Amino acid sequence: MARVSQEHLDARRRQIIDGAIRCFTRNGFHATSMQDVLREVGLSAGAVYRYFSGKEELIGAIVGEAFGTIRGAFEDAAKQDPPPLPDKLLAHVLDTVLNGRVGGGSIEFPRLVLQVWAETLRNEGLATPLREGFADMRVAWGKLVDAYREAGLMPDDVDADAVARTMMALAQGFIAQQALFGDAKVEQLEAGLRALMRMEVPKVS
Amino acid sequence: MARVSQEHLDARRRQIIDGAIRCFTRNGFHATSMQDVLREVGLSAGAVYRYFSGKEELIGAIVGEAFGTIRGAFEDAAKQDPPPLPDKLLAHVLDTVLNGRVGGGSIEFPRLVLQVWAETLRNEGLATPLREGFADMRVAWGKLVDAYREAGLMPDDVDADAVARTMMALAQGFIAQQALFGDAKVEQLEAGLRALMRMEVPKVS
DNA sequence: TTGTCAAGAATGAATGTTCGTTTTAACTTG
DNA sequence: CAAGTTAAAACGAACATTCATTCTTGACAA
Repeated sequence: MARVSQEHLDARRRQIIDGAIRCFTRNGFHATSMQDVLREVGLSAGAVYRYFSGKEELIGAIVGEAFGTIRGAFEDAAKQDPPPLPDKLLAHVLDTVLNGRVGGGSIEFPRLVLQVWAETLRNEGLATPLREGFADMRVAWGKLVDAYREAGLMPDDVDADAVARTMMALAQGFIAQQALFGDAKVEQLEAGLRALMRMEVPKVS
Repeated sequence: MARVSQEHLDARRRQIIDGAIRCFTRNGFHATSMQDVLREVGLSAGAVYRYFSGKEELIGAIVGEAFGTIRGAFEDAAKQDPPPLPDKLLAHVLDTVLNGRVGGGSIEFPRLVLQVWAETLRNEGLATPLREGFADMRVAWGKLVDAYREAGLMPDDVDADAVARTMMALAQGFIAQQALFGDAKVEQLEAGLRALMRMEVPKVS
């Protein structure tokens, strides 16, 4: 045997994924060639194909990691007790997402997310886990809304799922703005939502 | 002369764009080949290349139309007087976007928008007009927030731009959900935002 | 320790395919 | 019939992937 250590194999795999993430974030999945990836990671074709059976599998691994990062951030936020108000909750999620490991941690990750969303539209094998994850997160966040109701912060007749979806839309929209314009600050979203929450709503509109 | 009428030329161009939109919405810009587009529109290569100098220009035309649709919807909503409350305002924008002409009018358009966002990330020529349009819309919506303040619906010290960005993030997030999961209803976003606006916010959090 | 060696890991040129685009020749029509 | 329009074949370039080959590693015998 001349097997190399498992750490070495893991490190190589990570090296490939990290380089591929840089390429895909920069140029999208399908405008990036495998040769671009090979150049970026500094390995030969044969080496990369030892770790991934092809481009499709490489994309799948990266999309899966991105799902995990986002899902983790949402679930992490929902776990807090007592549940923070929506503005704080969203700020926490977005801070976690933007500082996560995948994609280099910063301004790069939202761009990867946009590419992942686009890819999900044309790959049913990716769409299914995304839908399931979204459904789970809606349930978790719906429970937060129930907690708001029980604390007397919201009327009893609100649609918890609608509120959960609305808060998640805010997070998704922020990620889109961050990816597209780069200058979105979490504090701005927090302040903006806080202002909406404090708005005086006339009885009849 | 065997020149064909201008209407014929316009119709051909539209036929090409409409078919290309179907392809790009289904599969993204770079996973769609020109031959896919030719098949979809039912024309030969020579015909299509008479109307568009290449794939890049075809993409540019479609992205430009999508920008126009979205921008129109936002500006249209901001023009209303007296300004509706944020929940109604967003419902109006999203109804307009989802029922607009581009992209077949319905569930297809949000998917095209996601592809457009992804493409914008790698094409500076598309990114610039997007940024300018976003900046303009922020100004217009910031004025709406000023109107809320003057009507006594919001405290004087709120950051109008932050609120404008937050509302736009909601719209963008809804479009993302609609594209990815298909089952998002405008009324749900309206109800969810309404619930957040009516939330009892403790003085100290 | 040191030297040996087979198996695993990595290479990169070559493969067949598909890409966007151009060219050529035929057809339409005012 | 001539200019405008279309169809279809053909182009080189670039694509994802393969594979014969070379290099590297680490267990083990000395």
